Amino acid sequence: MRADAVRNLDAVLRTGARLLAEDPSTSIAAIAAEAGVDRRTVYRRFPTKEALLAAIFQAKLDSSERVLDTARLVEAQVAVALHRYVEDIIPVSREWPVDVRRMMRADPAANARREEQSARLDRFVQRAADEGLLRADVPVHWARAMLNHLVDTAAHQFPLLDPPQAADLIVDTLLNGVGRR
Amino acid sequence: MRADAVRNLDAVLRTGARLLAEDPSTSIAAIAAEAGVDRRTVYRRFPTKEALLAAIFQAKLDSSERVLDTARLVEAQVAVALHRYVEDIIPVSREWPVDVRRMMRADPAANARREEQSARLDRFVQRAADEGLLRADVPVHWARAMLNHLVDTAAHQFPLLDPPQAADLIVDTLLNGVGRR
DNA sequence: TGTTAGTGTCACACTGATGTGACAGATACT
DNA sequence: AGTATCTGTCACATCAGTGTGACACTAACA
Repeated sequence: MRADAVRNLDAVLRTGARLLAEDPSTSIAAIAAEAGVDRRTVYRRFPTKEALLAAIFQAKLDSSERVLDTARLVEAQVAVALHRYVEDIIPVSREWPVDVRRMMRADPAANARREEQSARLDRFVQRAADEGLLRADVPVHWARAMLNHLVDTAAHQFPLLDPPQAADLIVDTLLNGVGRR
Repeated sequence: MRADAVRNLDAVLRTGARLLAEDPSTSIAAIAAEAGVDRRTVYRRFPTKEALLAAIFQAKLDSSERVLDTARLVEAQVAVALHRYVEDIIPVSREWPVDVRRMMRADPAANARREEQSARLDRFVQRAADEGLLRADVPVHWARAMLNHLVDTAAHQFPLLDPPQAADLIVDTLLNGVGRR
């Protein structure tokens, strides 16, 4: 593949992720225009809109899978893995702001992959509970959901927070809350 | 207005909120069909799709405004007001699952109203911080975002949790986190 | 029971988005 | 510089959703 083609492809995917996150009904024409590319160029690479969406989802899934691997959720010490995961997943969430739950209906194949990644995190949080990092009187799924949302919040509502700061804040408030003790 | 008309109108608004929450690009025809009503009936009540969306947003805003009033965020004791607000806002979030941020682009008027309600909560959380309920080393906006997301999580990802239970869990984990101390 | 308000349905015009064909022109790589 | 690759553009067919008109029909309310 030629170098400019790679550039364009990349621009289309990222621009698509951004615009579709703002408005899921964004047209291909709008994405192409924003990416500085003709509409026809997008259609050459992706036969249908579904295919474009699928490619965007795959790109996000590729990034987050790398993060899950690097964090060593199974082998590493729980606190360390947690901090590392959070710190690394924030840039991914920022680069690919597209809503993951949306792919559920749009692309069953990608959704299966997403669920598998989600299950890895489930197991990690379960392990954190087993090893006594988490309170026993709170559902594990609740802690899991909280982790997800704290990451999303830091990534998108606090764009000025750099990943290490964000990770500190997230882990701290996840474990200790925001109340004065 | 005739009684059956009221029923139909109500069904359209609720069905619309539900379907649009799942898929923001749901057509009027789909909403009408799901509500057991002809497409033409919807158009008689709402001249345009925008108008239907606006009505749905207004319905949600009406409900949540009542909750904000009842919670007495300014006068009541902070802990009491917090618990009451959370307990009452959960059913509202469940009945009107439509995404509030989406109305930002769709309906500027409704958005202004939403921001005003949001500001009331901002002030309440600020007051909670001032009165020492919240840690001083965490941004107030962070606590605010956390509150929002915990409510959403309890409302939609834990549909079996009844409002009082949910309120206990939310307030507890908001203030104390999910970590063993 | 009669009147009125409200609904369902066939039909139609219009708009915007999707997807395709063909071809000339530009750009990257050797 | 030459070649294969990639892109922009005019044009077109298609489809789904929006919004409207007219008319017969049904259900609520007095």
